[in-house]
Amino acid sequence: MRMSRTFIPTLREDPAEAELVSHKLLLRAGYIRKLTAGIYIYLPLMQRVLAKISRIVREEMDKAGAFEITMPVLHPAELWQKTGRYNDLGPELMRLHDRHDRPMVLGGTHEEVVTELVKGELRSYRKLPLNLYQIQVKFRDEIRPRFGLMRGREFIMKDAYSFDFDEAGLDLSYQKMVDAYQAAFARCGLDTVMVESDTGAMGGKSAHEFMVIVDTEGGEATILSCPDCDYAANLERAESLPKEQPKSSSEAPRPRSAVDTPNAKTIEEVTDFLNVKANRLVKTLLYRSGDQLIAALIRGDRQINETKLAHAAGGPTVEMLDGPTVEKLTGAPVGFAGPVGLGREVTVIADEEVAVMVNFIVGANARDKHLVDVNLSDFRIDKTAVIRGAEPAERCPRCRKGRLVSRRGIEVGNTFKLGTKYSQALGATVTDDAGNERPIIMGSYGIGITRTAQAAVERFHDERGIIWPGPIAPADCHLVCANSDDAALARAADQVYESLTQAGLFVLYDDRVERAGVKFADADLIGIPWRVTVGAKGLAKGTWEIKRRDRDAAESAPFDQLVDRLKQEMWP
RNA sequence: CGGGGUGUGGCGCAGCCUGGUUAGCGCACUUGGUUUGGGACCAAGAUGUCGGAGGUUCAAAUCCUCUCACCCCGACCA
Repeated sequence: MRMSRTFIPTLREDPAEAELVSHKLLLRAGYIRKLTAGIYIYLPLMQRVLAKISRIVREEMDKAGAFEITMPVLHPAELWQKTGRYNDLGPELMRLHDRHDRPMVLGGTHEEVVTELVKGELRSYRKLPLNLYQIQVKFRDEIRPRFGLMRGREFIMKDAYSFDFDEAGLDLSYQKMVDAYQAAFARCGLDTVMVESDTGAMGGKSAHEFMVIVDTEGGEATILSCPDCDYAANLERAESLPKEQPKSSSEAPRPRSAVDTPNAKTIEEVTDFLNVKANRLVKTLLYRSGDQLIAALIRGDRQINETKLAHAAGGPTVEMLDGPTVEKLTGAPVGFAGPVGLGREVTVIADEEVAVMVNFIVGANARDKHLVDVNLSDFRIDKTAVIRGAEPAERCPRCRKGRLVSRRGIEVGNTFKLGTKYSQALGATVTDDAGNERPIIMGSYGIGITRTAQAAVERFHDERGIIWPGPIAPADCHLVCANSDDAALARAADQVYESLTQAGLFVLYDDRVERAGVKFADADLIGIPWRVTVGAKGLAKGTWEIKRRDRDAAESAPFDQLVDRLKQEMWP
């Protein structure tokens, strides 16, 4: 690939539109260009990176016994109406109409289509298990696209769907995908952490995410993991053992009384005013889940986890009530809500920590008043659950020893045990050995191909540019002719290009008439793991220079040994 | 959708507050020359519906109204 001929528009300055390092670098190094918000063109270098990632993923999927197909991007809306997701997903699902005014959608994922396909063709349990996958463009009309390929509206994803007869089969299929994922990411040169995650809008009962750990702004999600065992979960899902039990649990209950707390609305204001610690308070947070009203009780020093609360409430999501609604419900401005005296129309869900507290402080449901020495007998709790968020340094819920540590990561893959949500809705059943119709048990498994590429850049770069892991780099070697205006040197470089190519390397050859400094700067920016420099001094001495992108030192190799040396370094 | 911000040559920006007649700078680009291992130098040159529409005014990149696009924060999410 001669740089003088191909299309690698590098930029000297950071584009104004980019915030993240990886986004800036992909633009600056000439990998991508934006067409419109959240939609990108992949330029020749990017195309090669994506092809390499896709190839690795494809090989691992094939090895795991999955079969590649290609499904349409445009789907009839009817299919999505049947599973209920046409309504559940909201405007993120891109809706449009064809010329006959028939409602259509752009596929953001393909559970509906693949289930519809299998429904017509799989009649017997004998045909199971089956796993079908594709590498395809997906479209999600994100509320707010950002970070380049990280949260684009159009992106490339590998999505696989497993079909099993029973739970045991699903477990097996799931494990195969997990193994394939770990192999695929490892082959891409990326360390990933597999974390437990929430199933969200996908439905289903169990899910994991594969995260690339980064220490930059690009870490979109926080994960908590245990250094002593293999427990890891994203923040939404993570659980923990509490750091300490509230001391109040050993006290004798006292009768409650009201105190004035003028303008003390926040936990901090109340603790300052009453001169107590936050863990003696109980926060009352008011939510709505569907048409159900919820009061969530949580210790003052804790954070609520809305995902857990939603699970406890039995709804898909919860939404905090706005100020006026809170006022109507409690008779007091926001900041003075409490559980005592709340009506039956409100479901009271208490965190398990609250359920052991004694003589605590709550809002009085009256302006500028709190109640002290409140006890569980003073009000009604409809349900007790873990609804607080786990925090770093708390103990691991699995091994009960390790202290959880917090890290940030980029999600590059996910796996869901879907169960029968889609097969039931679409009537995808097989006949069992007794002749009964049973819904197929499904799993779904995604890898963001474009996102993986950007995650690699976010993970591997320095101040000069990208440092690709070898297996997904757009080329094996970057050949720089230090002075392409020098005919003798240019001829020598052409020969090196020939012999490297002959040896089976894919070479990006900088044969442009540019100054050496420009070429080196572009080489660092583009980030190919190996650089070979053909220069005048070397020509005189009979050596060419070899340099790794991730190291400062360069070394020289005699002409006739160059190819072997490189091959040996690259594939030892 | 709420809050904030930006649209001026391919890219990055200044000019706008305080309207004024040829709209400027750096980079990139073209031509010629010198230079040639870490983003060269000299000379000459090309490139603008100042996001769009309407309005105010003798006069609008600049003021007003509407509109579109993009970016950042939030809700959402792979």
